[in-house]
Amino acid sequence: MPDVKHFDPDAALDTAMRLFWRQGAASTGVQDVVAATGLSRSSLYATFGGKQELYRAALERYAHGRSQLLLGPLEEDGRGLPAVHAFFARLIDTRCTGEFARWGCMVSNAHAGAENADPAVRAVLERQHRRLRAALHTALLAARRNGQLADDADPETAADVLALLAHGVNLRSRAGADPGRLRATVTAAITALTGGG
Amino acid sequence: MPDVKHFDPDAALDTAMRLFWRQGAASTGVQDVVAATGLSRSSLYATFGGKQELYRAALERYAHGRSQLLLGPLEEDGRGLPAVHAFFARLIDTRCTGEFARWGCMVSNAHAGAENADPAVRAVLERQHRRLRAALHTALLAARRNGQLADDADPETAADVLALLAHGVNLRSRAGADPGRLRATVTAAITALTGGG
DNA sequence: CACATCCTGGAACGGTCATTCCAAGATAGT
DNA sequence: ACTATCTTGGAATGACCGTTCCAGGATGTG
Repeated sequence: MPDVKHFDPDAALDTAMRLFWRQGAASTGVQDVVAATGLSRSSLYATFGGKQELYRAALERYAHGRSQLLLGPLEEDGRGLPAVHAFFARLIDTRCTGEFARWGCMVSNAHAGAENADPAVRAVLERQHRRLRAALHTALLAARRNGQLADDADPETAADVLALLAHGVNLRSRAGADPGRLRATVTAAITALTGGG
Repeated sequence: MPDVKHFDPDAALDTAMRLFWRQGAASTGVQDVVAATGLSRSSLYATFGGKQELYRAALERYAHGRSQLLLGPLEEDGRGLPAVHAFFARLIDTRCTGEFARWGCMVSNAHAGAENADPAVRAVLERQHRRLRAALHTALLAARRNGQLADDADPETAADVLALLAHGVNLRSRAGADPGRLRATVTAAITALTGGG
């Protein structure tokens, strides 16, 4: 069976993901992907199907790749409150500096765009939001066990608040918000929600 | 001077605004605007210029129209904390029920899309964010004067947090978030930030 | 009614969109 | 080396993109 591809599908999908992430699905043409990946239209369509399926695959890759880089440590970090602080520190750092500065979050971006007309895309958005919320919730429960929470603090709604706050950070970072101010803002939010002084 | 237009420019711009609001600039074609407004390409271009200028005008109309409906009352309401609660109640109600349910906020949407590549658009986004933040800040200062704030509450960062939270609400409402849960979430956030029990 | 002026409808423009197709090239098994 | 099978580059597709243009209709003025 001679069916060895002349290119790396993973690398190509990663390149496409970055285009969709930065520009959105509607503003990214198949032509852009072809030019950026270097492979031909034939190979692209044969490997990934159409544009919509390519976007879905790119979004999945983001969820399991880039998103994992932020959520994974939060899910595994059992320290409680410090884990939450560390997560937001990483988040803001990622959103505001380095290669992906001003790109925001591909999931948050998909929320705001016409991409979410696709039910499959919406399912990913829901899954990722639930995952973020659950990770924060777990960390807050650990914080409670560790005695890092005030008695009147509610891990349920606090997780909801922080999850919404993350979306806000993602959005504002695309407009070039000051990372220092974002840090101060989320720190104040966490402190207030956990009853810290 | 026979120069009376055969249509109402305000109504046409409002129709275009709704298309851009719901679908985003990239996914809305001039053809869509022509079909929705009923006027011809000639009149559209003669009145508004090109598509980009039309989008800018629509965004401005949103800022001074729809956005004003939410921010205006907040800016004029001197009650302090109740004004903040009322603002978020109106916000969530607007985002989740009625004609504009699941449309999110045109300003938040523009943050996440390719629209903000236009410096003029970015300027509007900054202006609107500053306005929201300032209105919340003013309300929190009034709350302080009215003795509705705990001593350790900080109106500066609290305003920042709530402004980011509003973006989060706008985003999640597009995915069909449960308004009741959003209300509980923002209520918890306001309570925590203002030191209420 | 004649005129000048503006607005309107609709055709037409080149360019780009996503997608398909096919001949030519590369590969693995024999 | 031959063949079967798959991938590849690139042309070609029809549809739609934003934009321009122009003939003709409507309007207010003399």
